[in-house]
Amino acid sequence: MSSFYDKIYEVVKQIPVGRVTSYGAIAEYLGSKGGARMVGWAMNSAHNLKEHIPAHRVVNRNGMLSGKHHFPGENMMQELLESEGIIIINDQIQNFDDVFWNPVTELHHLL
DNA sequence: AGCCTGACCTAGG
DNA sequence: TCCTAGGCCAGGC
Repeated sequence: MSSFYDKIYEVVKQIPVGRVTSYGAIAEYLGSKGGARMVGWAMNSAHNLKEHIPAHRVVNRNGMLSGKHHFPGENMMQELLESEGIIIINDQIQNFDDVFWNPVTELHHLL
């Protein structure tokens, strides 16, 4: 019920298909640079919601699928991303710079 | 109320 | 370049 989480979900839902962003970028956009860990925590609670949150489009700053282990199955997160055209090798997004979506520059006038 | 933890990030050695 | 430590904030026990 915390507005912080709601904002996180709002941002995550804005991520276009085939694009990804990072925990830190979302936290920075929300004004809590050190709150990157909270973004991951929010994702942990996200599956509890009825609403579909594309948590698979959120990775760490290095473009690595650090949260894949929290998805059902082995490569669920990777398969979801690959189905959107993202290239992943060894849990690492290859064209990360191309698909990276920065909420700070894309949503600067929203929320 | 206090302590531990976590899907992170940055800085210093 | 790899490894360690600290900060950050909310939730669970």
